[in-house]
Amino acid sequence: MVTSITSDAVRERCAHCPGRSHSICNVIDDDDLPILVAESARVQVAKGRAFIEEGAPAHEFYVLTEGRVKLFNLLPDGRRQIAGFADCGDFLGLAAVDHYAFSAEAICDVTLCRFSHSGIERLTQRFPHLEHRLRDEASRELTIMQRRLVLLGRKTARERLATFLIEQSLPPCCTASDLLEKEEKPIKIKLLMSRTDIADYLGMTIETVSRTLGVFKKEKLITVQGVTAVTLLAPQRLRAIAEGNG
Amino acid sequence: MVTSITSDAVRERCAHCPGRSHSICNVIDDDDLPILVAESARVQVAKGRAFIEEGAPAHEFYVLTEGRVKLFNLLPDGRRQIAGFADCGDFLGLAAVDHYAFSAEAICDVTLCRFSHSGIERLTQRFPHLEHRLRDEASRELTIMQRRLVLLGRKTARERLATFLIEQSLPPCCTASDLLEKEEKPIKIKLLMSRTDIADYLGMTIETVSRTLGVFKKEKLITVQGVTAVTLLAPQRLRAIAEGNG
DNA sequence: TAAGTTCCTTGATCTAGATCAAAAATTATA
DNA sequence: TATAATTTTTGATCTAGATCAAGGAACTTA
Repeated sequence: MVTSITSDAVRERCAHCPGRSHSICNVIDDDDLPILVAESARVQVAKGRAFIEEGAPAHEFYVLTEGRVKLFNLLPDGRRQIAGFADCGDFLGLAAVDHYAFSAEAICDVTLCRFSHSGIERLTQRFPHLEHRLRDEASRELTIMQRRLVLLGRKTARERLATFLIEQSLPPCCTASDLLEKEEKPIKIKLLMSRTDIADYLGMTIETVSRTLGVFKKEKLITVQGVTAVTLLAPQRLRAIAEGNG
Repeated sequence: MVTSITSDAVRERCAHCPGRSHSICNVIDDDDLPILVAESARVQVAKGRAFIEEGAPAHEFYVLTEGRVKLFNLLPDGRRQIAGFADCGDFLGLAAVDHYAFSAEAICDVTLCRFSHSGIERLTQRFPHLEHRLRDEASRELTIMQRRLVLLGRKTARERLATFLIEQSLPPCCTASDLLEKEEKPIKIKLLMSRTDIADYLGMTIETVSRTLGVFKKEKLITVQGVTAVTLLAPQRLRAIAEGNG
């Protein structure tokens, strides 16, 4: 019985999907999930593998359901700019007209739901508010981009790294300084990417990243355990630096 | 007779609108324009006036119908990053979640069509493909943003300015290197913004902009008549520099 | 557990582009 | 048309961050 197979797929695919709640799928009722699943394919990508290639014809969208991905652009001589890191639930592929404007590579083993453009077309026909949700997603991304331009165009290394640390300390979806706590209680974060990735994200070199972290340590703004574990000792102070009041 | 008043408004507002053909309005049939007009208000903004304020609650969208606008962000100490220059037909306001992520200021006297979010809501309800058109607009903007990140994060002053000149030499809508002509015939362009604006757009200082133009002159890559008129003597060569093959 | 990789940090030096300063060109005003 | 204000160019100097070059840590793999 086809229906039961489909709902099995849904149970498997969506029921425990950690992205479900804040991905675009959150505008689809549970009852309608089979329709969504029918238009999507689960894809696994191994750590280090690219699955979107800048300049390639854009025929697909992706919802990241497990793992982490970096989005980037390359110059012919290898200079790299990382546009962002995608987390669980993030939607990939909007930055494309006919061709992808970026490449995407798995930072760790990754699971995705792949939707063809035509599939999404059918879905938006059926669920008009999905189209609105996609626009919303794009607006959210544009907002983030806007802040990144300021960071790359006008901020100092110190300000960039402070921005990055604060950004990493915020819960995934709340991109802005929504939850601005006044108190200076330490925040523990885990840096889930290499120094090279951080440097390419912030438009600087690994040496400057390392040195600036060193400065923050000396100023008792942070503490570093090993390489990836960082404790923000004075988040408000860091936030001030990030905004340019250093 | 109400209908006739409305169609008068349309005749006046849309019939000769230079933005009509490539703005979002191009998905609305001429016959339906009165509905569009009913949801919009014509706004005039004087040169130098800001009409969108970063951080202000976002309740409106704008279609630029006449003139030129700069979109920017400020840091508290006055450092400025210009995200882009909007031309006739451009749609403004997508980079906002609840609050605008940018400020917008008229470079010259400007005319806009203002739509409230709720008005657009009603229009997308009535014309579902308008919603798709808005997403498309957002995708286009995201594509541009992606390239800007590379420029600001990884390109040299020389590369930035070459990119800018090439960009300015392309017709308004064709953002990419769509029309890549192989021949090296000179292209005349007019820079419609001040050196300060160019600098803030490219993430550099006016002095570096000026000096780099000087270098290009010496290298016979360009010729400058007065301050605003520039002739690209070797567009292909400039394009190569822009891409990082300088 | 050791040896090889790879990644990160730290130090020394260099340089692209910023800053500071002033002259030249352009635009505005009277 | 002269003069003042503004904008742009050019020059001299400085510096934030890049580059070059070793050491150390931290993972791999055998």
